[in-house]
Amino acid sequence: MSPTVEKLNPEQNTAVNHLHGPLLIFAAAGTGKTRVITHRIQKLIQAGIPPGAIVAVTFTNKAAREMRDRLGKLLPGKNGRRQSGRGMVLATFHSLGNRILRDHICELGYHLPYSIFSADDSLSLLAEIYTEKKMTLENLKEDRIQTLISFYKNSEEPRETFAEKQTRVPADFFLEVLTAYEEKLKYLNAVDFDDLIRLPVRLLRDFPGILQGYRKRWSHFLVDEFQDTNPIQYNFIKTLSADKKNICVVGDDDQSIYAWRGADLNIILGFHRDYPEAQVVKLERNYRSTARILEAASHVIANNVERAPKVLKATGLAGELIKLYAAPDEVQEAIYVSDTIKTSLIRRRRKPEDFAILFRTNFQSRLFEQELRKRNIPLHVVGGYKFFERREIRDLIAYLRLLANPRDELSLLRIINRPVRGIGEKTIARMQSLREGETSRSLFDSLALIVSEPGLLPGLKKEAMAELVEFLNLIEEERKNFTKNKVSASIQGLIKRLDFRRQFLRDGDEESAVRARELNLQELVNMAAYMEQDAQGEEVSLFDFLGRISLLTADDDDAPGGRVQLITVHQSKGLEFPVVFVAGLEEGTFPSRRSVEESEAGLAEERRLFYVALTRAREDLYLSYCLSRRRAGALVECEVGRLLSEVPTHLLDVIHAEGSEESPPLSLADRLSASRLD
DNA sequence: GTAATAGTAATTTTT
DNA sequence: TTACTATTAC
Repeated sequence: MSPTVEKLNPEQNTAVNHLHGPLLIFAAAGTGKTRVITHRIQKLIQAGIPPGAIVAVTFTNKAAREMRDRLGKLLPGKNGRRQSGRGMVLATFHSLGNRILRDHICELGYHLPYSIFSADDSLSLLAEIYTEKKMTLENLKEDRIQTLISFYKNSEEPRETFAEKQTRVPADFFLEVLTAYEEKLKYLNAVDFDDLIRLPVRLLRDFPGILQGYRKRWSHFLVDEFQDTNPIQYNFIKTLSADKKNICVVGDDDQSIYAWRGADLNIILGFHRDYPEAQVVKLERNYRSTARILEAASHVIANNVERAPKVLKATGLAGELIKLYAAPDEVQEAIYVSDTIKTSLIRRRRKPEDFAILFRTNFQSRLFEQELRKRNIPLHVVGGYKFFERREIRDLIAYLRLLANPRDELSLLRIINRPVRGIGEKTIARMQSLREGETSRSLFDSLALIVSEPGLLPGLKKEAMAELVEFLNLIEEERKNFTKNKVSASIQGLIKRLDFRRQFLRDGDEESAVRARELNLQELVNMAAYMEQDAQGEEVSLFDFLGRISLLTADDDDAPGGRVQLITVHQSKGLEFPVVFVAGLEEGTFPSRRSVEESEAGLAEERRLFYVALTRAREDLYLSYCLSRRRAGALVECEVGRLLSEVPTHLLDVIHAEGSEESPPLSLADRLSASRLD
């Protein structure tokens, strides 16, 4: 990240050499955080701490992978491989939780291949609950309830207290849905993302033996991006480390941008209350950005009240002025950005990977994508097309999940008629009727029962019956297949057997689309093969594979080089680029309308988000906003975003819109100074 | 049971 | 503008 730094600076040194006891590192943007973390781990290992006793937690798989790579370089193993770091736990909170559940979930009444439900799955579950309970709720859509439930699960509050405290829905309504939701999950032998942390915390709390086991195994803990920790995650790591208190947390309160996911700034700001003896180190020397960029960022973030005092010290050159462009509309904005990149590629010998276009919301990426394409500039939309959300992938995974966990009814229903095999709504309803009163019987068991006792459902037509028999055979044969053979080979076989191609053509896909979908399916086989390769001889079960991929995010594969990155500000955290464009800086977009209307805290978080965006840039920074924008079809006038107007004008170089002489220059300056006065 | 069509609602951020 | 849903016709 900072190749210019050869030696550790004094603060970095202090942090690296503090090996035992609580340690809080405030690491401002671009101050060599990862370097400090990896060096510290190296020191721990050199001091004789077994790698297997070290647990490092990050927020994303990407961050975990980067750390692994950096450690690999720092700790060259004996036989060429990352030998000396071997055995170290390097995980996200969720995968760490999953690891614990894998070993002990039975204590909580689940059984072993359990399913991990994605946000989407949870949503379907809630939709089911709504229909079953005939809940009509004018403005209480499922996704609002989902957010609320997730928030509850990430808090430490008892359900009743939480229900009373929140004001979105009537307390009893919330509790009814929550109860039904939890019962359903349990019944399906499934956990959701939040459970991956909640359930381990419960295990550690209620089963002292289990806690002892982990305390024996793990002695040193490290949490990266600590400012984004939520109460339950904090509890998780605090409990694990409570005996020895070798807990090192690294974060930057100014970069806390996940409050909506339960992250609580007070955790990092109040760390000293829980650990009065903690050593605090502040890393403030920035090795990334030019002095002008840092001045802009510091000036903006200074408007926030609730923050630990700190200064960003520049170590580099003053740099260029920050360019500001007021676009007539969002199309012009995309054109301006793309043209600028094109020119810079030619005249300044930049490479595509030197550029990143940052925006607040995902849907903004489209136009940039379009305009870059027109100019033949290679691009990568980070997390854009979501691999695991593609229909064919979800279908295939549903098969895998059902094979692993027969109680996973959601998956069963998804694929029982996919590819189309003549098992329609009526047949399914009949199957379900068999279960009335029988709470313990799963839908899959009902299916097996129907097949073994043909007289059970008199209404069932012969054809439907035959289809059910065939479907059951398919599942049972495949299940055997998966126990006998490698996961990758079994998936390959399953794909072949299901004849997805026919289904795609039936759906009306073009030949090219069919090919693409087939390639996607193949990609899943590859993932399994990689995982098997990685395990080096150790067996990879279907359950392991599913666990791994459910915790993977869209862009977890290596970000392809040689392309302009299109990325949301949230996803850009931790990254840096020579040239950064921050687009859509009008009121309502960035800052987002919702956050601003919500509360003062909402605006403060948007400001931190803007701070994150600004500090991604190394050399050149371009800001832009639109004077009008198409929203839901209609053209709407826009105001300058209040965050943009917090950037000191003396750092700005205002770019004039081509062709329109009258609007931008003067009026823009007016707007800027006017909006700063309010 | 499936496919086509008309009508509708909608844009925060993600492990 | 698009993407998804519900209804209808086959």
